[in-house]
Amino acid sequence: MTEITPKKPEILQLERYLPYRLSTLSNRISGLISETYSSKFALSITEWRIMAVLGEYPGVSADEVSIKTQIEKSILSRAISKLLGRKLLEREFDAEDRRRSILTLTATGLSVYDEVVPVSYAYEDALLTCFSVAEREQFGELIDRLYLHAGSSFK
Amino acid sequence: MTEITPKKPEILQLERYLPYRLSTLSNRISGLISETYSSKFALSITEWRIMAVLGEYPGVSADEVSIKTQIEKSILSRAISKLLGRKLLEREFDAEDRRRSILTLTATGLSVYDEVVPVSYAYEDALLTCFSVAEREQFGELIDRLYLHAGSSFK
DNA sequence: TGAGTTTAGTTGTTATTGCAACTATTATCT
DNA sequence: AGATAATAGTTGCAATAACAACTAAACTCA
Repeated sequence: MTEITPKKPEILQLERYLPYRLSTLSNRISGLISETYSSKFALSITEWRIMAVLGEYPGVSADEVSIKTQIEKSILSRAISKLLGRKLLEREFDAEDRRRSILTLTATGLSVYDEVVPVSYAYEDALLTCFSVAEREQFGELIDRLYLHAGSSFK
Repeated sequence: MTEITPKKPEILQLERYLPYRLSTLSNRISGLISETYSSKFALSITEWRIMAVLGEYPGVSADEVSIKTQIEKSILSRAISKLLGRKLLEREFDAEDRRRSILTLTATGLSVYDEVVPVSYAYEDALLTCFSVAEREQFGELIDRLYLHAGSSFK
């Protein structure tokens, strides 16, 4: 056996490949809920995420929303003006730093928010019925760890 | 205590919300590897997925690729013609059913494939170093179960 | 056989994305 | 203070995606 063994080219099994599985899972899950957001509340996922951040952190700037949601700033800018136009959001600019916007939900925005939140949680609960309590916790932990790992050691 | 207690509106914590966390995780993971595909091999994720399917199942039709990859058929059609143009793919049509395409990687396509596969696996391995062997298995299981659950009971 | 249906794939149109360039404002440094 | 850099947000544009309409081929079933 003195011959050189040529490296046998590998085959990739897409359906077993983790990044692919995560992507299709996420698409399926986002796709289902986004239909509800869109048909019941006329909101895109992006728009809802912005409102969600403002529900939790009223008064933050567009930039802070961008950091919290990972939404690219040009997309964010256009989404915000749409929401302003629909009077779901209000905007002032900081007197101390006039570049900085201060975003809040309007009364209308807040009432939409209060309707969407229970729907979102109900959806999450329905999803998680396929896990035990311990599995839910484990899954969440693994997601967080992988997220941090992918963020830190790779870029 | 005979008063009616009005339901206190809930707040949604986006950063703890499972669909959101899955989406940002998936975006981060796909984003990193897609840079490599694009800079090293001039392939988009979509294009690579098509090639991956053809590496595993040579001779399938566009429709079967669409089913396996979840890529919408118009996107697939345009991606395939691009790959045909680059001579990474070859196409015949089934003599029995002339609607049906028969797709295969060309020699060039196969050599690109053989280069990409190890890179993909290396990336997956690097991601998974943050898990123990048992955790990897568990994570995969949970993903699959959630994927099936989200598919079956919701649409 | 032949009208109606289904299937595979393509093309047109519109909306959304992502990047880069741009404006306005504030911060830094000599 | 004044030049330079950095930051927040907007806008332009090219690439991509999503959805529907369309063509061509094959099936169905009376």
